[in-house]
Amino acid sequence: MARAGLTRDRLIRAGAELADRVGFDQVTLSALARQFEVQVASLYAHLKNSQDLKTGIALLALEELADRAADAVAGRAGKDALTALANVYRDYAHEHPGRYAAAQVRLDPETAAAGAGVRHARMTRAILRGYDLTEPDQTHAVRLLGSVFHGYVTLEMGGGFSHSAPDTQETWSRTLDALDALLRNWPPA
Amino acid sequence: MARAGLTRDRLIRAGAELADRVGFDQVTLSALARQFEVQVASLYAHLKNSQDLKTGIALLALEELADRAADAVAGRAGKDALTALANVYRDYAHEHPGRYAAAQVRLDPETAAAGAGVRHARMTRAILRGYDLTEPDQTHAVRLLGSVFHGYVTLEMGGGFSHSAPDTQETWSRTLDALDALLRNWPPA
DNA sequence: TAGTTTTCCTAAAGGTATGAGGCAAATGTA
DNA sequence: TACATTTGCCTCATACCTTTAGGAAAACTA
Repeated sequence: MARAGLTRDRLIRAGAELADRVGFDQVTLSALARQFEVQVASLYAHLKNSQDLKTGIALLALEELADRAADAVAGRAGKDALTALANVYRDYAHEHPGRYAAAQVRLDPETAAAGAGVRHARMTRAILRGYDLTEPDQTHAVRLLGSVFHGYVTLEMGGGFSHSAPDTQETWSRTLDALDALLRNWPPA
Repeated sequence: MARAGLTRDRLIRAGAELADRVGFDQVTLSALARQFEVQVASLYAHLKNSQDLKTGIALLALEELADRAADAVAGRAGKDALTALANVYRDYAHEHPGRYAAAQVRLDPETAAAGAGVRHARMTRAILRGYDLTEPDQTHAVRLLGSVFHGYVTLEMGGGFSHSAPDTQETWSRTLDALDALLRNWPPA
């Protein structure tokens, strides 16, 4: 019997594509096994279990996102950088909804620390260099930006804005204007 | 055989409590049947299927949340109202993590329209009466507020802010200060 | 009290996850 | 090239969750 050439890496990538195609919660070892024309139990040689696959996809997504983000903010500053970073998240979520959903799974602290999560925080902080914020306001602002990016994308994709008089693209750019204005005029404690 | 007194309503409430206790994704018909000491198949007399239970919990959560929100904003205006509404979401999510997770499930349009979703949008809009915004900026602002509330709560509960130098309570109140300032100084298009 | 409806049951089939143990293909060694 | 070892995938077995179909007993209704 010819070998399918399974690899942890190939499985996780295939899982990510599957997630984008059918939704992250539909990603199952069975579906993956079907795709490779292999018995489900065979996957256990490469993956600890179903959870392992899911965190693998999550870490992959975080990595890809961080790579894109690093590209986007390089050589930009101020509102330019803010917009670029924000668009990275939004575009990625639209292009890869399954991966984006995966990136939201709760990871245990060590896994999270080992992953690309810290890179994200660092890049958001880098953007704030173009604005005049000192600690602890900088941290507050990092968290606010993270909340807006994540919250907006989630609601937009979940259909929360669907009954849409002004289209969401318009709201998105006005939101970025607003955030820029806010960061330039951060209220004192 | 004594009857268990099953009801669609009781089942959904029990499901909501179960969700808060063990997590929304662990809510299963089997677990619910065990709790009522009843065969799983018996539940199908009251629930269409597993999905039906989940959307039921989601609608319940949206309803409860809207009730609390309505209470909170009544008789308040401006930043006072903004803070009260924001705290409703955050507190509810902390008190009822399973229900809050349920409230995020994607509902098909008719179900969503029949539910309390519209009340939420209306209340957010009501808050903006205390600020000087006209359409379409008002809609943009509604969406921004929704994004921040939802995004912040999700990230906070998901441990995204865990490595916490300034504690999250501090960030939360500074975030509300910032939003208030932003709404008072909304940048022109 | 007889009939109807409602509520719960048993039985059965199908999908997913996971573990134990086995054969065969690929790779290393003489 | 022959043999040994490792590794990749398989079969078998178990267990849980979901869903459908049909039956019996309780509760309501007339």
